[in-house]
Amino acid sequence: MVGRGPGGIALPARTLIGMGAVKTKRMPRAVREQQMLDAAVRTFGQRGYMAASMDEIAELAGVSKPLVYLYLNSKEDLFTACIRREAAALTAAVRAGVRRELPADRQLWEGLGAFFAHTSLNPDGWSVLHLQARTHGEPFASEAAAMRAEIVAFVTQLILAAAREAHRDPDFPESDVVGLAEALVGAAEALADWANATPGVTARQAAATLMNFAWSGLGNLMDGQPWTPPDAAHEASG
Amino acid sequence: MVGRGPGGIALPARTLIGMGAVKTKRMPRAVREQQMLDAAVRTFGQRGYMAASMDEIAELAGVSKPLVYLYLNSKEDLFTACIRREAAALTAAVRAGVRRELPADRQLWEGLGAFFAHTSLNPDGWSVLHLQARTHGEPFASEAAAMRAEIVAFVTQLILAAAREAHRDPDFPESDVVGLAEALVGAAEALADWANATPGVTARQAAATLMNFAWSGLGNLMDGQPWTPPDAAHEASG
Amino acid sequence: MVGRGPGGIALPARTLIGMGAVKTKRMPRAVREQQMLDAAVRTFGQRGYMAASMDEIAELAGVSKPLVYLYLNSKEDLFTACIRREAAALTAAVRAGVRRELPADRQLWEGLGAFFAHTSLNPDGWSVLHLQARTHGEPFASEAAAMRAEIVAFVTQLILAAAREAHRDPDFPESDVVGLAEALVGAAEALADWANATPGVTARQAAATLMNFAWSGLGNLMDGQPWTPPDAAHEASG
Amino acid sequence: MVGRGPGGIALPARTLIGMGAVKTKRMPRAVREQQMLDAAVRTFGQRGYMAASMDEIAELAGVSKPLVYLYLNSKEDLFTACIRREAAALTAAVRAGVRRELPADRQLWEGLGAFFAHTSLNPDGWSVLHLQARTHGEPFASEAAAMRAEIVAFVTQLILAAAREAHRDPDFPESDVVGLAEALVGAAEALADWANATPGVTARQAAATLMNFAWSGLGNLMDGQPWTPPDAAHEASG
DNA sequence: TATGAATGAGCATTCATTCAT
DNA sequence: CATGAATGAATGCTCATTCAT
Repeated sequence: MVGRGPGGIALPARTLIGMGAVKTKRMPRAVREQQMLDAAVRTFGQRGYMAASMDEIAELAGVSKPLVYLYLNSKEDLFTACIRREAAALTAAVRAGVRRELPADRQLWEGLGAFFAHTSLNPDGWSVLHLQARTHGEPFASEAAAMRAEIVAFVTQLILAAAREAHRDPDFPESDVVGLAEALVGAAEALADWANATPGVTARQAAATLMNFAWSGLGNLMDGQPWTPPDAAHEASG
Repeated sequence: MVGRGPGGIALPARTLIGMGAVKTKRMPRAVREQQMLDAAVRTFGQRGYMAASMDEIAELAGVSKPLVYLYLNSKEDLFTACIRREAAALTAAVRAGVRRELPADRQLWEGLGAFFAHTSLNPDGWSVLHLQARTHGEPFASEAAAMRAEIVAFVTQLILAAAREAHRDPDFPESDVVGLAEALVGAAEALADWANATPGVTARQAAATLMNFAWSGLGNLMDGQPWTPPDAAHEASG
Repeated sequence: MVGRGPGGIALPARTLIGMGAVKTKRMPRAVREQQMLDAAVRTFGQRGYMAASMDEIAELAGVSKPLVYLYLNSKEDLFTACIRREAAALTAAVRAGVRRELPADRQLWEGLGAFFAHTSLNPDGWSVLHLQARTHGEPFASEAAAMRAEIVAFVTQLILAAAREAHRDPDFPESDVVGLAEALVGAAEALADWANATPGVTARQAAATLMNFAWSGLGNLMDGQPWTPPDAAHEASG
Repeated sequence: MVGRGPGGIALPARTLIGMGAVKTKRMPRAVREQQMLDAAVRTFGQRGYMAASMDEIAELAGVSKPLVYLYLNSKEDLFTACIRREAAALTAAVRAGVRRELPADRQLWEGLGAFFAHTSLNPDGWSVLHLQARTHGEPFASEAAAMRAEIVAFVTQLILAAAREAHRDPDFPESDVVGLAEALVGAAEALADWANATPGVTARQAAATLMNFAWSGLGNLMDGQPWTPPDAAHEASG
């Protein structure tokens, strides 16, 4: 047992999903580095940090191992670089998906949509961030925790904004709001895994499910008052 | 970087938290096996599956390495046994904490309390189930997924029961209910990590936060209608 | 270029002088350790510390590489163990050759004889001590320096004893005596290399040459008053 | 453990004592070669032949690695060139310090002074000649041996000259004289290391110690008849 | 003349696993 | 029941050396 897909799909021992870079010689350093990071994210994401070998990463990147070391320094540094790149990509995707001038619930809806879309299109990157980085100790865990903290902070602000928009000061302390944000983010992470592993569940559906859950609460759902996603057609025109 | 605590805390290279078994000779097989599993859970939980060495596990268990192989067969089998034992312990703890005759929301409240209490008292087991098993591919991921599926199913039933109690058929399909349960379980997992990592947050507080989030929803919270945990005094007497 | 004999004799790339241990299975640890040290001294002595590979040492010792690591820990530790063993062997040989009840010059004569005999019979050990340990930095150099300091101290005492025996306090400070001892030891080291590299020069001749040089001085030699080695026949009877 | 000073002083991993060449473009080949040899001697002397990397040498020389290969061909050739240059420098320094018209003991005195002065001013070169070249096999050992043989031959001639000056044919064969010369040179080498490692011992003191040892012999020293260094003032004027 | 880009080959080290007793 | 002795197979990393420009 060694190889594994993002959600735990067993792989034939030495085959990674996705095609390797075509062997092209003499590229400028910056280009080669990106190729290496691509290969590394795919390998770390599918095999796991420890099971991934520098040999395999180099081969997938279409370069020799010494070049990987020359540019990325060590397995640890390479993994850290992967985490940072994927974290930046994910937060950028979420940020790009959110229009800050909208009401809080709409911002959350858009952010969730962008989040589920991104994780579904980048399963290896998501595995690196959500599974590998958290599982293999320092300094990786902190790196991933930093990104997560950023997202939690964003969600915390959103909740507070929603309270303001409802013309109420929430009568619970801000530290409780952080707990709510943690719960929301955790639910989103779980739904991302669920949506990716369940055929027929789209990013949009996952986002809707979570908005219902978070905004209305199960109790209200029971009372027949689900939260309603805004109409996409209106959105595009407005 | 190698050693790691549950949440990624770096450890001095060869020291595990918790004391090793006292070296006693000639124990019945069942006892020896439990000692080995204790040692293995601690080691896998703190160092990670791959970084844990059979040498260290054997030493911590106070037996020789061949004996570990004699009883548990291989590293893979040993890890699988750990996952199964910890999964059984966790579900048993939750089950034991829930009185099935209560209304659904009360059952959820009790189950969450038991869950947070158990994870907080068994950080290594929780690390094995929540981090290690999911990160290191098949057959481990399926093993952990099975336990999780059980919990999700339980929560799903709880949600449906709540609907029945409210004398309503929810007007959304059951597959959506699974999504809600996934979200709730994911939120619980995240809050378990958060509570364990945040001094001053108790299992009870985490459970209350999540009940508010899940039952009332953020929208209702904003409207000043938080879900209220039942009074513990009444509970004991009633 | 890689292989080399004690004094720099080129070797066919993968052949060490001396036969390898016959492959015998299941030896007690202490025995295997000595075999490993034998192999290591031969390999380090002939190829040099850095050019020696753990693979070659293991093969020459007739064991697998992991066993070498299990017993000796690392290349550095293995080399240190070699230095210590050879240093102990050399000083023991010199001590065993000296009768402390004799006059100082006789003690020096005997010590030199033992020294030259030992280095000539243990060229690899001598190479380890005199060349390899001094050339490859800390902590090896200190290890070899400690042994050398012991010998220098012994010679220093001999010189002071000679002065006392001549009923004179030397009119130069003790620090000067250390310089003389350093010079004498350096001369002995050079003569050991010279005798080993020059066919027809025996340990006894080397010792005689050095006694003449050290005890009479070139000036006296010019005046026809060499120091005379004691008659070996007398020595044995007396 | 990798970096090391001449006598085995450990160095912080990538810092060589002495400043690197300023990066200037388009130098004539001869100049560039000398810069490279300077860098190489420093690196080989401080890190050792094997631990020295061509990368570090090139960087210290302020040129690219291919240029080093273009000019010096290979690591082996580069090291050989270093040995030759340093050997030539050392013998030249000794020759320049000796006035051949003086009596033999005065020539020896002057030669030793020049030798100790040179080694003390060129610790890296001395390390290359005395430690590195002898320790790393052929063809380096022969290269260093050739220089040493030259010096031994010079000292041999000096001893024979002293005999002639004393109007005596020494009644021992010339091969014995070579042994005496070997001893003297070995003593000088040891004293060079000792003087460089011992604060407060000057080249002049080392030379005096060795002249006493060699010319008078310990026996005569005991009898209170040391060899006396000529008065420095006279020397300068005469 | 000079260099950025690239690699084949090797090395120290570790680990899961198995005999022989 | 229990273990001391032993290893095949990898893996991270480095280095001397060479193209292509």
